[in-house]
Amino acid sequence: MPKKKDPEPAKLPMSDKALELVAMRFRALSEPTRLKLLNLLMLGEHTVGQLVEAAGLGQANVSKHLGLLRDAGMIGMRKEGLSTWCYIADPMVNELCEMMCRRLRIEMETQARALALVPQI
Amino acid sequence: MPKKKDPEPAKLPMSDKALELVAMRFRALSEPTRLKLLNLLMLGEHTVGQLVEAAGLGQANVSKHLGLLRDAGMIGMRKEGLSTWCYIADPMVNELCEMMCRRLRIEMETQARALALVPQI
DNA sequence: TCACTGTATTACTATATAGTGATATAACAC
DNA sequence: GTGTTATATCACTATATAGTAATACAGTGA
Repeated sequence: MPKKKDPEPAKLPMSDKALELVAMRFRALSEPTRLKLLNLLMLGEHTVGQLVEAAGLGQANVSKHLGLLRDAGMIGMRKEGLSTWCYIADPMVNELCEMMCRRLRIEMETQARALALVPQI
Repeated sequence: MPKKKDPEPAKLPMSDKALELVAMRFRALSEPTRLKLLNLLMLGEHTVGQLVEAAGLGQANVSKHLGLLRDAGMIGMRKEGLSTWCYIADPMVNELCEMMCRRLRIEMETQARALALVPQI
C-alpha cells in the first residue's frame, strides 16, 4: 500500500515571528568565523581552547561565537573540569552546510567552464 | 548492483575564501524581510511592485533586498517593459527554508510539550 | 517633444555585531 | 588560603547593513 502522504504543510505566508526565528538560525550560519568553528566541530568534539588554537582566533571572540551557536541550537556544550567541550547538536548543520557547499561547487565549475570559453588574454 | 559510492568530498578544512562564499549565501537568508520576499516568490513570479504591495515594505528597501538575493544567486530577474519580474532561481532555496522550518517546528513542539509538563500558573 | 510609471540608486541615519583587551568567574593544584 | 588555568563577560571601537526619502533612470504613451 502506498504510504499515505503527510498532510501538506499549508503554504501560507509565514508569520513575522516565524520569519524572525528562521532568519535568526540562518544568521548563525552567516559568518565565516562561525562556519570555521562548525567545520572543526564536524571532525569531532573540541574544547573551547582547542578551537581557539585550531582556528587561530581570539579567545573572547570564539567564546562569543560559540555562545551564539549554542543559543541557535546548533551546538551543545558540556563542562568537564575547567574545560568546556563543544559538539554539533543538530545534524541539520551538516546537511545545510553540505548543501550550500555543493551548490557553491556547481557555481564555481560553471564559472570555470565559462572562463574556458573566453579567449585567454 | 549496488550503486558505486561517489568519491567522498574530502573533509578538509575549508579555505577562508570558501567560508566567505558560503557565509555570504547564508547571510542572504538571514533577514526576515528577505525571507518574506522569498516566501512570496515561492508562490510564483512577481514584479517588484507586486512584492512591494504584498509585503507592505518600502520600494527602495525591496529593490535593495532583491538585488542582494539576485547577487547571491537565489533569485532571477527578467525585464518586461517597465516591470521587473522576479522568480526563484535556485531550487535549493526552497529546500533550505523548508529544512529550517521543519527544524523550527520540531523545536516548538518540544517546547510546547515541556510547557505542558509545567503546572499552570 | 512631454508627462507618467516602475524600478534602481544615492545619501543618510540608526542599529547590530565582529573583534579585542581587560576583567570576572570557576575549577583545579598546592 | 594562594596561584594557575580555561572560559565567560564586559566595555569599547569599527564596520556592515536595514530602512527611508529623494532622486535618477528607462520604458511607455500622448
